[in-house]
Amino acid sequence: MAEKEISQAVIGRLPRYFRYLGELKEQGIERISSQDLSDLMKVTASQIRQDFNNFGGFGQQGYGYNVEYLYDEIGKILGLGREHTLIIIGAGHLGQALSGYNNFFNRGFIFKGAFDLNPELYGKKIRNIEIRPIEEMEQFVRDNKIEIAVLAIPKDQAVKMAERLVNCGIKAIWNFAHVDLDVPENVQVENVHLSDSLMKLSYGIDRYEKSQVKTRK
Amino acid sequence: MAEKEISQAVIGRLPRYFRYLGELKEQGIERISSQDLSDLMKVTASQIRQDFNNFGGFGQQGYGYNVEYLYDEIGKILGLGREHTLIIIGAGHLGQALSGYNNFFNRGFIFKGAFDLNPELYGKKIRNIEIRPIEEMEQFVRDNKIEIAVLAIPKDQAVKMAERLVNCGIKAIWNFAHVDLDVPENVQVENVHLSDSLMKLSYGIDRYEKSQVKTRK
DNA sequence: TAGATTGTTAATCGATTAACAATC
DNA sequence: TAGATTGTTAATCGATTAACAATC
Repeated sequence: MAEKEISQAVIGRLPRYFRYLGELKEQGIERISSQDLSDLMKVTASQIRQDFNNFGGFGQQGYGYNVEYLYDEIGKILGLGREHTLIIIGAGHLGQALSGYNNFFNRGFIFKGAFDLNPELYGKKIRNIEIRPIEEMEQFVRDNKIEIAVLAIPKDQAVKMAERLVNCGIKAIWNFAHVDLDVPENVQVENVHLSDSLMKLSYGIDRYEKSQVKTRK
Repeated sequence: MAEKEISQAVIGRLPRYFRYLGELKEQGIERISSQDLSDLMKVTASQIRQDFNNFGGFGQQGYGYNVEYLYDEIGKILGLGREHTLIIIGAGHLGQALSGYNNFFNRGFIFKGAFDLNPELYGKKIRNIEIRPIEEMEQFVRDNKIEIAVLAIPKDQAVKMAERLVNCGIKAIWNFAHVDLDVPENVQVENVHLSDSLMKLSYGIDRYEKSQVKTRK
């Protein structure tokens, strides 16, 4: 059975659908048509229907989509149907900020451990989890069947750390270091390159200003 | 003169080019061909040449591209040719983590002020900048000609805060709150929806596992 | 049943890749 | 000059949008 590969474009839109559906659900709205969702989200109704139909028919002709059902289904597609264990590597401000993101940890991402290279932090706690020396990381990952490592350390250490994580069997790395990690295909990586995003912002500022200058002429 | 609009796809790739060129420059490499850069970055040489040629001819036939020149030019395109003033709204861990990102502040993003809603934080300092009450924000933005606001507050306050920022003349919002902001087109917004990124990661884990189960049969 | 709205096929649009003439 | 490599045009591929038959 040739499993149709879902494009990155589609997958990238799923979390946003999920967010809007969650809000509709909270507002007690039971059903929604692709047209109404289109108005709300500012994407075409056609795209919405195409996207959902990658995963099977979630709607009903003449009725639309049941909000709660669709929400749950997209959640399952996104892997939110079960718990994921997680450790944080790097207990600085960023690591601490991430560990505190209730959004995540209400959604089945279970914060199990924190590691740092700085001995001064050992024994301190973030979110009631003790910060451990990085030397204990491998054993911890294996003992606790950790799936995800949040990599919140400087880039010069990140490549080596990613290698260690891969070697002890991590399944996924959420990478905040500003390097591209080279990992085998059985390990998932999501990069959050914050400075890339800031550069796009400054590009936007400049481009807008230039367009204004031109218009004023 | 019909200014050709550069596609988001191209702009999205510029920061990555910029990063690789910066590294090449640090290594003292003077020139590089699109083919060599292609091997390094795992994108096609054709795409590299097309991307650069959106902005004019940066290369030379038979020679390739001068690393330092190309680096500088892409930097200018990204708006890094001048300084950008910036304030942080929300002095929690995330705000503090961002304020400490040397990467940014070496690149012309000048951290001018920090604001919070929690009175307990007033007067405390992050990165040698005093945390101020949010009521002073509008005046501060005007007085200091602030361009960018980093929005690191919970989503239920973010929409209202974005409105206030727009009203006092901010040029850009770097949004870490988990909502889509609706702002006029003269204000730039870059969203960093961290949980979207985490969901894509869990999607990847699940999809990989399912593919393995199938293969094993 | 009639109206609404999906699921899906076909048409369009845009982005990526390939090819090669221009030129350093 | 010959070789290398860009800049750019043309071909291909994939993603988005439009249209409409199926069906609730």
